Amino acid sequence: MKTNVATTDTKEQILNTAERLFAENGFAGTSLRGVVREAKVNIAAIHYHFGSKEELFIAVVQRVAKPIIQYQLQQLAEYENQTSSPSVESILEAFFKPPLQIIPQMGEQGMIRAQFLGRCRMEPFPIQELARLEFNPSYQRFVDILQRALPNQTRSELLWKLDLAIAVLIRVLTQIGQPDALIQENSSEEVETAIERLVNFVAQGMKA
Amino acid sequence: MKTNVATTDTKEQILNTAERLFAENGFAGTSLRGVVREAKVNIAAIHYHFGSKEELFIAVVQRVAKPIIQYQLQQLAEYENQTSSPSVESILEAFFKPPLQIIPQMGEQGMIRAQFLGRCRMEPFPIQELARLEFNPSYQRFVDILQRALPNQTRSELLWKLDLAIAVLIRVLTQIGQPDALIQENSSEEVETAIERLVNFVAQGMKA
DNA sequence: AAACAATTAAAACACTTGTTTCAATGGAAA
DNA sequence: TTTCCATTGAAACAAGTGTTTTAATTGTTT
Repeated sequence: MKTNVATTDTKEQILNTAERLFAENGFAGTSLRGVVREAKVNIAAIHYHFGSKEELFIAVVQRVAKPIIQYQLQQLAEYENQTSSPSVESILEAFFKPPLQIIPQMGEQGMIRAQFLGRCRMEPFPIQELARLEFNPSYQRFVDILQRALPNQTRSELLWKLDLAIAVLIRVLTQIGQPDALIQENSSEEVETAIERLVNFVAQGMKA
Repeated sequence: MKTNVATTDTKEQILNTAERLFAENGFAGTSLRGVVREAKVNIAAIHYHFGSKEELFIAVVQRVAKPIIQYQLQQLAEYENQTSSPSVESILEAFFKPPLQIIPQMGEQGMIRAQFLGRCRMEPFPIQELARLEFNPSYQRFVDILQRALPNQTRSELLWKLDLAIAVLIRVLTQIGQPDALIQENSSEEVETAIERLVNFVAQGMKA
């Protein structure tokens, strides 16, 4: 067997470039030849390592989702051990923190990841569904916790409210750096204050 | 000159089909050959009447935006004549009503229009920019009115808050009919109550 | 009826798309 | 050193892309 140094190099080059181009141009607007050109790999490498364009997209989604969901579930685990229900604000903070804090931690690549996260939700079917499946388990857990914090609201009420909360989060992510955006600069400090403002903005409507 | 009955027939057939396919598959995911196939017109008709794929998209955007903006500005005109500033709730209602009320008024085509409105905002650059330019004038006016209603908030604060309010509106539009969505059925009654809930949800965060 | 101009139809153009094929390459195992 | 196999490179495939061209068609006007 060949040493897999080159292998992971090629795979990661493809994943990095694909994440960026998918983020910028969407699934349909991204061509595999564009990916291999900028990743400096052969076109056959994509099908060898991933199988197809769609499977490449799934691989990118999974790589992006993994650390976020892991972080989210870890936050939740702390709450679920407590007998008293946490506040709506702290639940939302646990939900927003992971995707937002990852951005400044990744430096330059962070902006691309933020764009990609937003792009996932905006893809036409059936592409969008691939991402939804990945994030759904974590999503369901948060609905349950919210139900405990807001027992006088119906579940369907909570469902569309959390869905709108995610829409807000996604918008904040995709607008990073744009003029008049909530997050102007990709720094830890600004993201911290943004989380605070975001939680405050959404929590009001959540409780109403 | 040929009688323009057939002409407007062809143009409208193209616009209707393009609106639907753009809504379903996005700009990059929609092919002109798919449009002419379903519209039952010749491929040359698109370039004859519109010039290019991008100009066809712009034509659809303008047709969609026109009645919404007209309705929005009409709502605003009533407020601007008053000396006292209207409440945040009524401003948001004036903003949300036009795009939402159009949906049930259009019947079956309404769902498609809702999808298209959302798709516009989600398109990769530079396509998304074409839609933004169309809606921007109305948007600016609403920021001004909001500034009068909330004088103790900075303008940049209002800018990202209204931007997030639009993100919420867009999500509601694209989710119509989906399970757990705010609007389940495309009826005037349900849209009315949805507007109420939506205004309530956003107004809280807006004032906070 | 003839000339005109707007519209449509069919074909071609040049290029890109995702995918497959198959031979060349090069490090690991025998 | 030779065998082996994962990986890569280059080429080809069949289908689809937006756009242009040219001729036919159509109703209106002279």
